Amino acid sequence: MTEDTVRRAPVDLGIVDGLAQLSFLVQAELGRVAADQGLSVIQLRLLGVLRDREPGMQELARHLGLDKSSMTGLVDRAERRGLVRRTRAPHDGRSVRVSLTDEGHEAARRLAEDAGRRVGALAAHLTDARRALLSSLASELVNGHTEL
Amino acid sequence: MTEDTVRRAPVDLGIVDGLAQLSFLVQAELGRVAADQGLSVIQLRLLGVLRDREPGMQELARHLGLDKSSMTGLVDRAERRGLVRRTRAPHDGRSVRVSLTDEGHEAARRLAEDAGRRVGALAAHLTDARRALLSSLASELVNGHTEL
DNA sequence: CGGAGTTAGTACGTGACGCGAACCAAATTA
DNA sequence: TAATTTGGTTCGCGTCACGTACTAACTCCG
Repeated sequence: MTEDTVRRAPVDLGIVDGLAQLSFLVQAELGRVAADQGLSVIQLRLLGVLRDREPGMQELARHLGLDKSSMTGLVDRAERRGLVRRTRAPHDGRSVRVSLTDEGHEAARRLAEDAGRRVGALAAHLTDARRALLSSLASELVNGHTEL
Repeated sequence: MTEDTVRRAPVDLGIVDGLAQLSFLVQAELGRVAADQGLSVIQLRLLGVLRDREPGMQELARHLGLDKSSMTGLVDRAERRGLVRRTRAPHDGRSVRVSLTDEGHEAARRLAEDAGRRVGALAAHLTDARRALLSSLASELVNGHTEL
């Protein structure tokens, strides 16, 4: 057995595997956070998006990278759980605005809190400086690829 | 309109949102890589794991964070596509060893190549130094939480 | 005005995915 | 040998995502 005797030097996975593995790690943690409230990751994400927005189905689908027909189902299920509500848009009889119910806001708050705790824990053993660096690098990537 | 006039200062999302958003970004890219070969992210991950291992179902399930019953289905589908094979383990008549077929190896190679290209592109606009830093930070998190 | 096209959303069928519970057979322990 | 544990599968269910087809509302243009 080598586990005890070899103090393994931290292996650099490279940028691709590093990002991929990290994403699995984070997604797993988000999955646990969501599961604690009986939700899925995509529902968690939906609630997160809706915290500060009240988009139409189309816009929501674009934001989440889903087909519009997938959105119908996603919102259906969230609505069935009382987290989300459909309202008719004022000046367009076709479109719908999706917003959080009170219960939805409450769930979103809990999720954000738990995610803060649990995802934060992933980075807990980093020094403050390195954590800040990671945060800045992650933001740089996200900002560079989310909104262009 | 503010988009043209305001050269938005890069917003730091904080460690939690930064990691979460980044994970969504990477997962989306991996989803595209897999979809190009008619596969899902979890199948991609399965092939990735099997590149250098030949584990049993249980071990595989643990590694992927799935229930063993979910593994049966996952391997079933991969097997049906000719990517994977079940072999009986030599000294234990219950257990099974899962390994890549030739076709599976070929698929895994293509996936790795594409992932390299497309996930790499996410970090393409970083300076070499910052990319190396990100790689090292990601590896540090992964190494700290994958194998303890 | 009125039809042709476009846009927003839904309905439906299909397949992948993941879980828990029940189950089986081989292996281990008592 | 009997009881238990271990490795896997089966089954039923709900979620998720997609593509296709469809309806209703809006826009354009003649």
